[in-house]
Amino acid sequence: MVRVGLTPQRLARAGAELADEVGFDQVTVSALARRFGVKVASLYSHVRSSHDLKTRIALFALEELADRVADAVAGRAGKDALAAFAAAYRDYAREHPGRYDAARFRLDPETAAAGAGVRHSQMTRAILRAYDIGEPDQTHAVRMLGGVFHGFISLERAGGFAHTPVDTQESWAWMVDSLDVLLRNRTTHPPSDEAPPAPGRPATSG
Amino acid sequence: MVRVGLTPQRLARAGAELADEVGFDQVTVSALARRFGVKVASLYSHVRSSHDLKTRIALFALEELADRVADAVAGRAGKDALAAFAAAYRDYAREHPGRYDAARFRLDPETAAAGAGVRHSQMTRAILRAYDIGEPDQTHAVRMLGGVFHGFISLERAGGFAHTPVDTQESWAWMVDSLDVLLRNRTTHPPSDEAPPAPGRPATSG
DNA sequence: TCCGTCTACCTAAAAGATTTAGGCAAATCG
DNA sequence: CGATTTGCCTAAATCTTTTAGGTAGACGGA
Repeated sequence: MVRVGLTPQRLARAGAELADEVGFDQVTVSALARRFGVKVASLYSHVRSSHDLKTRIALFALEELADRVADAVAGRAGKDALAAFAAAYRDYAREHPGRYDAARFRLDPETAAAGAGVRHSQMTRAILRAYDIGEPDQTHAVRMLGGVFHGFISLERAGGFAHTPVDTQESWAWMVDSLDVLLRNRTTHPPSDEAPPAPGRPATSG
Repeated sequence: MVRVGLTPQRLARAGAELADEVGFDQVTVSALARRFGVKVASLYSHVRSSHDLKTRIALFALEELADRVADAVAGRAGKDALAAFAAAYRDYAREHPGRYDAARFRLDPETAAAGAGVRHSQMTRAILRAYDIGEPDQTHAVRMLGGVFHGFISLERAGGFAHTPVDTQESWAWMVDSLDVLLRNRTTHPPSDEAPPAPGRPATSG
């Protein structure tokens, strides 16, 4: 009876690796026990349930992703930061598809609030600092950026773009460009020498 | 032995209702059999597997959603159509959360291609017609719109916006406004009397 | 109306996942 | 070195998935 040294943290990390290999929805307590060479019941000393295990994997992935994004945007600002921010998300999804799915696991609100979700929105706000967007527009922009990157990646991975010959990377770059322009046009105090608001800017917000 | 009259179609529809009630990931062949008052094995005469059942529910939801969107945008153009298009997606997700999740079920490429996914991208292209955007920008825009609406809805439902007091509906309206401006600035042949391209438009695409 | 065929639903059963209860041995700490 | 804690165990109940094969009701043809 050799002790393997299971902990909730190790289970979450191993679960993340398993998710990358076989898909997040194929991650089960049984499969994880097999991977550690222990009996299924042993894992229930460390996680409360299958749902608890998935939650831990999700939190692990969110944390890891936040670290990556933080690294990517460090020392950058403006469009440069926006592009690095976007690339960090997309690269993570490509390198770790299972973990990315895990990061999208539906968490109950208080669990989500306690996790790295807050870091993600703070980093998004940091990106927006260069664009000088006041509230409540800043919050709107945070939500849009979160949505647009996640949504694009999600649809891309679901094969939703496969039927058209246009390169996905080009679409991504086009989108980042467009968002940069959009955000510059939402600036609360536009600089006089560059990027004044577009004439078409609606008057509904701000 | 009363015959209930099971068909793959009825199972898909009932599965969709079940998904709305208990969540798409709680939809199982067993649960659906209970709902019909028949034995589990009976359902396997109509669907090949649990995965097959979920695929059918997904296709059903995609079709229904496409119908709704088509209805919503009929007779509209420009920003009016864009807003109606966006609202149709969001309303569907609010009214039928389980079906909306089903519509995001990962389908293998050929199944997706045979389903209503094509209608969705065609309708998106129809929205863009008013903005007069040429290829490949049109494809980029289709992908961005698909991504942004899906992503926003997905994050909203995951509770990702709950920690900020700003009204989600306002953010949604702000986003639709912004996208309208963005698309007008991407016009290939700008009209002379309104909405010229923003000065900040990058030269990378087109 | 009776018969043959089809098929919708059945019973039975195997295999795997989830979860709980209780036990033994290894690690740890005085 | 002994007591306690803890990590992994066996055992067992419940549930889901899936297959194999059976029965009875529906339906068309004579």
